[in-house]
Amino acid sequence: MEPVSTDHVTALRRFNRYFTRRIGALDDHYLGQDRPLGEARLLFEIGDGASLRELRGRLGLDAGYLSRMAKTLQAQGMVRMSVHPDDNRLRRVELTPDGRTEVTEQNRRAGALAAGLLESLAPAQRTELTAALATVQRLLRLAAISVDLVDGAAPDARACLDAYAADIDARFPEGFDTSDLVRPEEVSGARGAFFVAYEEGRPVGCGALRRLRPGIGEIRHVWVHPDARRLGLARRILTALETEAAARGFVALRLDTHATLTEAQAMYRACGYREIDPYVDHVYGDFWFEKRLTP
Amino acid sequence: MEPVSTDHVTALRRFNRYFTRRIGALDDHYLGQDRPLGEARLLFEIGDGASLRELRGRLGLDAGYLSRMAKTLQAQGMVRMSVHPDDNRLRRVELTPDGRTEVTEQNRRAGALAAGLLESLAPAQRTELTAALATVQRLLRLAAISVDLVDGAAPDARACLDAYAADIDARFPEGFDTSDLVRPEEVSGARGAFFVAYEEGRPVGCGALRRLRPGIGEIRHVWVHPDARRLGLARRILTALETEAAARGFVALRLDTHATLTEAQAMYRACGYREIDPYVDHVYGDFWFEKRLTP
DNA sequence: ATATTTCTTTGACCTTAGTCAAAGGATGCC
DNA sequence: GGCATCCTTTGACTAAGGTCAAAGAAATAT
Repeated sequence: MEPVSTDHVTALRRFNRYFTRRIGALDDHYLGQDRPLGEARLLFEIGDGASLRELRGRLGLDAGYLSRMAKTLQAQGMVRMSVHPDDNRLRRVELTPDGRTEVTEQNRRAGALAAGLLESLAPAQRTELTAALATVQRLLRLAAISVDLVDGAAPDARACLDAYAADIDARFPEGFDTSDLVRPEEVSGARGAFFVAYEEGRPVGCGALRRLRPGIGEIRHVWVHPDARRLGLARRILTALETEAAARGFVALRLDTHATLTEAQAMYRACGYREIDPYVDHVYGDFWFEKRLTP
Repeated sequence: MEPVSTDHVTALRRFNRYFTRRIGALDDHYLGQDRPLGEARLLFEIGDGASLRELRGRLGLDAGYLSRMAKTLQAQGMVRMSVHPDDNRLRRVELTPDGRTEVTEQNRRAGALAAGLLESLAPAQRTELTAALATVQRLLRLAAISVDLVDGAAPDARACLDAYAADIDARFPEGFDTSDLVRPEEVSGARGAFFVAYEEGRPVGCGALRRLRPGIGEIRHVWVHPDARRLGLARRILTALETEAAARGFVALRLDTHATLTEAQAMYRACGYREIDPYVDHVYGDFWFEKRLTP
């Protein structure tokens, strides 16, 4: 990991300072008209109805505090509360028409504030701003994702593999048979490795490393959740796998990809993988790659 | 003014939402260790000493509230308070060595948080992020600046002209004589126009329009404060002047620039001005431009 | 010199935001 | 069926953040 230059740190801090001071008001504060911030946020978060439990998780509030706020909003006629149909312990909260009106109004104000801000920019500058915002957001998201080594049998690992299987089953014309997935023991402990990428606690990607033969590792099942694509996460997973492989003494890594996964092929090429002859008979392999590792 | 597309508004709001939730903590929250946010901010804002009055303005706090917070910090040995040398009504607040230590520590933590965030990005991505942050900040600053028509004799107008004169006096090899400045009455009311650009209430640029002869206006003294350069503000001032000129029925605008102001020449060319022969004898004029206005 | 304004301090008061623990009903697990 | 767990409600409490008005001292305007 390269040390972070102070210039970058300063730039980020300066931006943060400026942004929170100038724009931080945009969504939150005083858009909730005569309403305390907490209540305004709660109202907004309810959306098309939610259970108190969900809201507690999403907003990170104390149960008692939330219960009281919900009661206040109910007394004001903004929300309706009912017992959750599936579980009588849970309370379901929904917006009343009045509540919906207020949320809409809140949104309208936030939108008007944003529009007012953009108004004095020329059209080309607005486009430039939007593009730069997207870049910042993409990179901040990527920075917030951690790629962790987990046991191949861990629930998160299996959940990622299931999602991976479902994903490519839909993309491969011939479908995908889950028996082709790595077995947990192949990618655990001394035999292999499994990485899961987490964004705010949720698994959003994975990648597996297993031993193909002495000195040669194989990369399998590099997958990124649809919500986390186009961030550059696959590359990070790949880097984690390569670092792990090098640490384990592998001198080369191989992998195969399916003909339909053209982006994947491009990424592997860009990351230094070169096409080779098939190294094993594999149902879904159309392209075969290898990269020599420099320790 | 073109209407603002909802895409741009949505992008800005989404970014704002994400940013405040993920990064908003960076400078403020829980960096003030065991200290309430308000106190931490106050401590930070004191810097190399300030009067309570300044702090009140900068932080937007109630006088009573601020007074009490300052007293608390004083009791904790973080600040020292004294009567302001120039005005016995004012209180001057300074950091004690302990206070300075805490601010430094606060800074260190914020820096560490920012560095931790950047750490998982590849060096090229850090550079990309920094560039995108600069773009966002530049455009947001530009968007926050208003360009207002003011009287040519207004104090802000004169202040800008003084700054302009001092600025180019330092840049022109032959210096600059203030008698060359427009007189207030030339750029006021029906005879001409004067625009001042304001950023957060402070004048940061100006531009003047006067009548050269029937149907022909002259642009003079387009100036941008050093702190507000490279934002694209000069163009905005120019646009404001052109719009005003068109509204006043001018069919063409002329101006001259000094040989040393190469950026200005480039800007005028890019904005549709074409070089012409000198239209009047003018000491500091090396290049002469004209633009036909389309009403 | 007098009146007005400015700046700070103090007392009284309020809302918001949040914590903690006890209790009661509902569910899941064995 | 019994026990542990989960979810919500309620009461009691606290700190933070802030408002308002009165009052006194100092400066400025007239």
